[in-house]
Amino acid sequence: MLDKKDKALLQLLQQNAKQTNKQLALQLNLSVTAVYERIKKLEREGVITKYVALLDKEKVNKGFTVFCHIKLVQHAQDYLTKFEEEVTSLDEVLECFHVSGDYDYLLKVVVKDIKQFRSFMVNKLTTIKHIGSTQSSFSISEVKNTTQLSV
Amino acid sequence: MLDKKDKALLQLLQQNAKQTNKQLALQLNLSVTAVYERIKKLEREGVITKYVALLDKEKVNKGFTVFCHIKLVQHAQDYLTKFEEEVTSLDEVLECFHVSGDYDYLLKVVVKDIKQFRSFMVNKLTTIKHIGSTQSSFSISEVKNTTQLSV
DNA sequence: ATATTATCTGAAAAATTTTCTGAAACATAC
DNA sequence: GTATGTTTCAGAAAATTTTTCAGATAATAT
Repeated sequence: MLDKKDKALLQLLQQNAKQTNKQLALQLNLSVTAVYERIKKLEREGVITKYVALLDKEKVNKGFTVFCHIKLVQHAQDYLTKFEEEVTSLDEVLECFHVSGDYDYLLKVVVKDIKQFRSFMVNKLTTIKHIGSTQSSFSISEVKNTTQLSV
Repeated sequence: MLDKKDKALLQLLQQNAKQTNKQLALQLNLSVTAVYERIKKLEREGVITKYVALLDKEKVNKGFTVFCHIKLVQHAQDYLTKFEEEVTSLDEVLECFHVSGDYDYLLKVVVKDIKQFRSFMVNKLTTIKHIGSTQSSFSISEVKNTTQLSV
């Protein structure tokens, strides 16, 4: 399904999606058209889902990252869905995973500073129904943060 | 520093970096050249750090996400740096944050399945020196996962 | 008011993407 | 072994996009 060239191509596109097909062709020992067709195929099959620009957090005033562990009061189906809907609509929340363990959800929240985080907690997060308890840990430093899956 | 048009442009590029300047120009009520120059400026200033292709985790056999909370045995400077270096080199680790709270680090680990996770733990993670304890929670479902910062 | 700077538009040039044609490589069936 | 179909490839041509350029407009400061 994915051969060596596809995998190499995916690595390159995950690192820099702005490379021209010519540059890619050169690195992969293929013609421009071959690269073009492989990319189209990977897009068609849904292996590549989208192309995005990544921004510098600090430069757009989102330099403060917080991880929120959340427990719901109950685990009825509609409690979960309602919570998930509301949390998804918050654009300070970049990630939300339903997880195993002591807590039900793990959220990655990105704001400007601790002041904005407080405001986020008070005015947005804790106004969501059914939240039992939350435990937040602040990011002291970002050691690694990549979108690159090793294929 | 960033005006309304810049912010709108950044939103669009974070959603889809493959749009042509013509398409962007239309949405922003600008000329193609104006869009072109704004993008170049945002790149030059480092607001836009890179362009990447995002992949479907399942389709590349990375459908299993685990969050690992890690405590070090000590917090000497060189313990931290050594740990951070080693963790950064592991390509199953997409993210690593030094965090406040009970644990020192929070890792996002992505592998194929629980079997591969076990192998990652045994052969890679726990072979790193100075690790005190770890606590892992598995992702049951991915509720939200975006790279888009709201500017 | 004038110079300065930044940002804009529209046209032309350069480069890239996309389409098209046909060849090579490969597997399968007869 | 040969025919057949499929996939992948390369190279040329067409279509589109990016990039450069010249000059206009708007905003700011002296």
